[in-house]
Amino acid sequence: MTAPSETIAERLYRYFDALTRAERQLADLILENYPVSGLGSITTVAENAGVSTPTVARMVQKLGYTGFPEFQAELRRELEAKISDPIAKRDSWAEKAPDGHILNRFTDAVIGNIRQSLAQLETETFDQSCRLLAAPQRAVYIVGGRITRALADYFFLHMQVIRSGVTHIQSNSNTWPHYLLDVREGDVLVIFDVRRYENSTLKLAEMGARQGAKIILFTDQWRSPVSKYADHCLSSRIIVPSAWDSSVVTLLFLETVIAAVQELMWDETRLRMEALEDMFDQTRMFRKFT
Amino acid sequence: MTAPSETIAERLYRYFDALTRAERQLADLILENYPVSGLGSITTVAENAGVSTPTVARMVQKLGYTGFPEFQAELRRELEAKISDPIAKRDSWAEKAPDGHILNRFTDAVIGNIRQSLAQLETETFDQSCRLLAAPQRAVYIVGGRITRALADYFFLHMQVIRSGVTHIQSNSNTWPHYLLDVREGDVLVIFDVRRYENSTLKLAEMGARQGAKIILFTDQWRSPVSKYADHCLSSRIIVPSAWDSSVVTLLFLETVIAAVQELMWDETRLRMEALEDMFDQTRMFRKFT
DNA sequence: TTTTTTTTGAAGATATTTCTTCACTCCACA
DNA sequence: TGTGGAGTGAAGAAATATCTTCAAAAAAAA
Repeated sequence: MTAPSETIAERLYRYFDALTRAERQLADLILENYPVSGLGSITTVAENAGVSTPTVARMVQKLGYTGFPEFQAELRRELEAKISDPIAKRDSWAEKAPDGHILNRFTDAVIGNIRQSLAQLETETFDQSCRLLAAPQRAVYIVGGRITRALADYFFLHMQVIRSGVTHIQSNSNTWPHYLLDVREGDVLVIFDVRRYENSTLKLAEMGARQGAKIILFTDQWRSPVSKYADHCLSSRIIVPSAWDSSVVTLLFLETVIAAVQELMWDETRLRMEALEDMFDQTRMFRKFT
Repeated sequence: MTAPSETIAERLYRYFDALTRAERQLADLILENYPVSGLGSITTVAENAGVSTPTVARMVQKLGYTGFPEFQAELRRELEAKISDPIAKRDSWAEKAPDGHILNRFTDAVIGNIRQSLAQLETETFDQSCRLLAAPQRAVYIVGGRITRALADYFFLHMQVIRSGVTHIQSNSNTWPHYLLDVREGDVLVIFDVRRYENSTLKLAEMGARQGAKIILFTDQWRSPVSKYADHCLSSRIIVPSAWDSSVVTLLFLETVIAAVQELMWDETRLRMEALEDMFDQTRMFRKFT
């Protein structure tokens, strides 16, 4: 009848490639809050996923069930097993990996980093940084270091779409002075500097500060020396079980800033965003409405 | 309408004395494997409890619901709350920020993404990817897309230190064919492709596969079409309350891969890292302490 | 571009579930 | 041993859910 060893979630992933766009959208919903979101009536499930009931019926048949009721019965059986399992363990992230696996250890550390970094962050620091970045009359300069250049680049890519007047000062460039010529009082300098802190970055911060630039610094928990020039400093914990430091929390901050600035600038950004929407439309992954 | 603070279980206990014999029998069943046993059709529930359907209908009305469907909907809501991850449901991450602040909403979403992405990841996929990347005789080629180029760059920066034979194929380059000339059977092609998926990336994957390259794909939950050529596919959830998608989970995977490969290759890597430290010392590029 | 194939949801047909009615059973009490 | 009220479930009515069909829309191919 049904393979007892394979969960519906696994089956969904296995068949994912064979599913159509609407069906993937549905599969996504079911997996998102698994398995509860699959428990309503076929109508409810379809509505929540934004697809039609025939799509639901078709998909469960593709998955090998004779119909929606059978599919749902299987879902309930799974749920029952999951609920009644005394060792319902949430202590490991990758459930399929052994306990001491690097995936679990690493993720543990990252979650801890996120929690601690956020607990320390002052909301005002964050909000004010966003406001600075959302001021259209202020030019924005972004600069990273050896490793952080990837983060700087990521930030630049997004800000460039959101607003005008954004410049990425390439880290290896010896043309810094040229860029700095253009920096005016009140412009915003976004600096990335984590250990090991770079001398050239410090110099740049100093010069920028002297020109009257507002400095927003993304750094680690020990804070780069740049912080003495910085108006706002967002520091992230970066320790993980690795020979390298983690940039996950910094990226999280970065993305949150992007989301917030986007929202603040919505009026000015709308046209730019509509162009972006068009681009998303081209993915044809999602229907435009509902 | 329904008291949100009281669970159905509590309500059952509270009304228990007012219930008749058949109704108690039913209540017992529902409480026995709560709340899953209440999720079938009214007929199923009645049968399992050994009572008739009218008994079920009468009891839920005694409990204050307009009918069985409403009762069941409430049961599902409870279940949802119970199932969803307690860690993800932390009240607030940035404790100093108000509840609905973007910092908290964003972080909630990211934690959820991490949890779900890891739950779905097969350990074998991860381990085998790491082993491929840690094989010194295999050259490694890394390629990103419009947004993911920053991630590709980040990965490249680290892998370059860890081992030799690593190449970053710049995404905007029209020299792809040149790089592909060098790709030999068994080499590793690391591809980043999240929505919107890029045609050029797909082409590259196809060509690489034809040359016999092993393909490791970092993609999103919907999986880039590249996945049909990929030997290993690491997919991350990327949805956040933002006009943009999140790369946090992908970065987490990336860093974990880096940590694992580093460990696997430690013998070869140690010398490289020491040499690198020496070079940095000589250039005085970094501040020596703190 | 145009043509062909695939995918999709509206609408209706069918099946199932849910609810209501009502006759029967059970039990307390006279 | 009767009597009445509460409890119960069989059976059918009403409401929903599920499935199927088919034409339009979208994607892929030519």
